[in-house]
Amino acid sequence: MPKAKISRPQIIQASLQTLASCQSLDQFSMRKVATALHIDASTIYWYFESKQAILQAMADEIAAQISFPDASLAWQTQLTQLFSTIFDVYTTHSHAAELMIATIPSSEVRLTLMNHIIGILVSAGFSEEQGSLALSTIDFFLTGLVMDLSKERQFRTAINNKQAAYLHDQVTQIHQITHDEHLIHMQNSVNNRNSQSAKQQFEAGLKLILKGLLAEKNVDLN
Amino acid sequence: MPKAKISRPQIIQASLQTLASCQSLDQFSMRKVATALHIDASTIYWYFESKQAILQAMADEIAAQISFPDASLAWQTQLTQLFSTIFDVYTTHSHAAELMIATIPSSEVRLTLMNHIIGILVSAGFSEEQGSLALSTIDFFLTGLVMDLSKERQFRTAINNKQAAYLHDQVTQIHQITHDEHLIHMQNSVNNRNSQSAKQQFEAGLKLILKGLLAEKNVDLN
DNA sequence: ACCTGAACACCGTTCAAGT
DNA sequence: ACCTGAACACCGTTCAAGT
Repeated sequence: MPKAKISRPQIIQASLQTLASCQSLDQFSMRKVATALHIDASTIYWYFESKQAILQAMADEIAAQISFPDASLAWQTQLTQLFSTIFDVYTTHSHAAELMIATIPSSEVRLTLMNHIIGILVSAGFSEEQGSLALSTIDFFLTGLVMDLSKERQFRTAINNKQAAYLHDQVTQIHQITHDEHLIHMQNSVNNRNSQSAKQQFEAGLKLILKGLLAEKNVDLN
Repeated sequence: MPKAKISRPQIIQASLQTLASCQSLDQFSMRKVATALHIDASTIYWYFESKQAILQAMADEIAAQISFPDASLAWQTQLTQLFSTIFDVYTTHSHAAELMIATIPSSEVRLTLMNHIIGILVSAGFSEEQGSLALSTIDFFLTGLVMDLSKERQFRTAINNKQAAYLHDQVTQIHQITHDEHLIHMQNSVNNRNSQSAKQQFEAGLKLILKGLLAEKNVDLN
């Protein structure tokens, strides 16, 4: 074989597929991507300076799929719609949340997205401070929730895998302890978690934060 | 040398010290802990079944340092005090937030802590659902914020380390792009970030969520 | 009961050498 | 300009063997 005609976008694409077939972000490796592309691992280093650079590119690729809502809508509606899209994008690509956390929002796509979200709030009359605070609050809440989801998925497939078996044990321990120690609120929390879909949970949390914002706004008007 | 007289607590202690001297959680390794204890890496496996088990134990050790506030105080005061303590504990141990995220809250310490927080809210008249939602919202917000902090610390020490140098470049890129693309809200966000201490930022975010809770409560009373 | 050494199956990254 | 092979310095984990 003479040349493998590799390109940056091709590597990113293969990386996303490879990640999807991994059980967690730290199982993702350069060597696996290289194998998928039928090239040597060292070849990747001609296109990307490091593994971190690939992670950044993957995160950007995912972030690029997030579309902005109609700017003429009410700010609450805009935020609800936008974060609903982000939730869907994050849950479509497995480990997307881990990727976002492992990575710095230094690209135009991600910075523009963040800028847009703060912009919605500033246009609605909030201060820049309130806007960026609300953004990070919602974003971290969403990221944390989606990460927990993917951890749950991980131990549900705890059949042959040893690491997953350990996680599975930890979860049964949660039930054990909450029961033995009569941690009734935790028991309710687990039950509540199972009765509600993840998206419903996210929407409820988002609503809570939006209510807090609204309360701040009303105070300002006085 | 005959015996090295090792114990579980000793390993946990050495692990926390080793982690503190690492620039990130994934630089933390069994072999480094073993070297610190002057034992072979394989010895650790007599006391802990896996690296994950050590991470869990480390997280529990840190979580155990969190003390509960006086239960007779108002719920807002209790939450503010408690999360202030958590913030301090998280920032005292470097990479504590990463540890909490990489780990499952399956121990008695952590479950009791979570149960207590929901309990504060339920005692204040909130539903179990609202309580557990508020807990995860605040917790994820706090964790995300502290993690960003430690990433910043990481690239500030970007002298000889190559990985840190890359992160440093990413940050200058943030300034570059926000300037070139006229992302004014992001510019303000960065400035705001620098003018406020991390703890002030957290307190502002917590206040926002508490306001949202209060608004929900008032609606319920109608 | 406790600890080691060697080994296995992996990593990210570099770099001289090839085409 | 693009790609490889071998090497370096690491990983987590296992397990026969030692005391």
